Amino acid sequence: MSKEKVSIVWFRQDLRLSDNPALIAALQNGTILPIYILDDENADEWKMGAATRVWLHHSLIALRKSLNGNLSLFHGNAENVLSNLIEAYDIQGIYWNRCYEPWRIKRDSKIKTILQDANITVESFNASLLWEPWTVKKADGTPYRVFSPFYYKGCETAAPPREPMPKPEQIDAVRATDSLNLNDLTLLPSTPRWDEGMMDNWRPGEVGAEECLSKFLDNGLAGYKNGRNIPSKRNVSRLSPYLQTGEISPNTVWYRAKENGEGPDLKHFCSELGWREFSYYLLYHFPTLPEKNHQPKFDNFPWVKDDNALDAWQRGETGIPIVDAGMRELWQTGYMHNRVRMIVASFLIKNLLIHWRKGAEWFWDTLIDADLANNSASWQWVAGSGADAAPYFRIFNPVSQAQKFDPSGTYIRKYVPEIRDLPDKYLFAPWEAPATILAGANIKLGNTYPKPIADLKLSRAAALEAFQSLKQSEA
DNA sequence: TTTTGAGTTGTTCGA
DNA sequence: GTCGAACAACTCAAA
Repeated sequence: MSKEKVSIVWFRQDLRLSDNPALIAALQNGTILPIYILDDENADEWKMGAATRVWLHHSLIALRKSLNGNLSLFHGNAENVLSNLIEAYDIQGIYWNRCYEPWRIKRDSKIKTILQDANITVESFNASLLWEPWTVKKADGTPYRVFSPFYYKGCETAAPPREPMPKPEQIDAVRATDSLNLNDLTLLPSTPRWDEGMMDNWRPGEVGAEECLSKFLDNGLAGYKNGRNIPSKRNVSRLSPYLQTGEISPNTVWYRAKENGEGPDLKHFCSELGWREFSYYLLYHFPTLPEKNHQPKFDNFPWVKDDNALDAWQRGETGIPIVDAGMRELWQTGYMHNRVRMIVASFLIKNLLIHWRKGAEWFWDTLIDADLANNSASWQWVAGSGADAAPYFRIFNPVSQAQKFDPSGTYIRKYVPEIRDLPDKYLFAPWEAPATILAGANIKLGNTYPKPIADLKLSRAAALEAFQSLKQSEA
């Protein structure tokens, strides 16, 4: 019996049928064998986090459904999985869209070489970036280190992004007989089932991504520039988990936004997509970004090791309401509003003086939109160790940030209900409230709600001093 | 070639 | 109460 002729479409971070160049290329050969491989063997220390796995579980259900059940699942070393499939089928070609994490680039390059040496057609495509990192360079040929020239000169004025491709009208697909069942991938937690309820406000998958985009274009984009800073408003797109899994392409988002928006709101939103590009660009050109300080002088920074403080930060028990609200939103929903991400990160790094990697690792495990490029670049940006980084003296005051961006306390009261009866005047800094006010709101500081674990004024001064020491150690 | 000015997201202090 | 200055050092590109 002759082997069945198929082309493999290897889905990775492109879990969609629309605007999928690898899928379209494979379909030109006829029948396809769509596969997903959970490859924890090649992944380095940044193997997929727990919350992202939950999202992926639901994404794979959606993708499988859109392929009429014809999605084959595997767990293990991708190299071995592919070589087994090559044994079992008459392979017309293997097609995938590129990934950019260092370990995936390394793995994919190796696999590509092996396949080509075996005379198997293998093609890769760009499906998750508006501009390929290696195409954007300064005049002298070296990579940009500052966002504005990167985006406005290197990207925006250089070449328009590829326009989205349509969803294929017909897909002739088969499923491998040795495919695992979804539950075999054990992407969901066992006990406790902390994922239950987490997905209530999300609909993973391509259809959910489209819904999310439409909702944003209809309700969020107008007023985005200012509204995006207010965590109780819904001006942010909330597309990050969909972009991370590739359930929607940045190209689709880019062009749909251009069709539906205008002025400063549109410009600002597109530049946020530009920041995502910049993160990937940095990770590509500086692959140690997740581990090492982009600016080596930070290697001498006097970080503090304080597991109790780190633990309080993770649990949302720091006694600083806006910080606790953000950390609890993260824990409960797997998501945190961008403005609040900056506030909690600044607090960890600049008030507690805890290494940015501790924060990056926690976000990696708990965010449903965990993305190595965005996570690494953004944490280093807040720390000041990154490219185009925040000036060292830009230390957020979590009280004034909350007053400015959550003025009515809606967000804080939602996630820190034990202090919700405090009047606005004291909501942002309960430790300053008179005893009678605290009693009236049924709060016992240090009991029903923690006393602040850091003195904001003193810790700010300590941080400035620590940064000062960098300058001296340099000399 | 050298100079110059600007650079995602801030805060504090003193006039 | 408002406002400007100060808080590094470095990157980038236009002048």
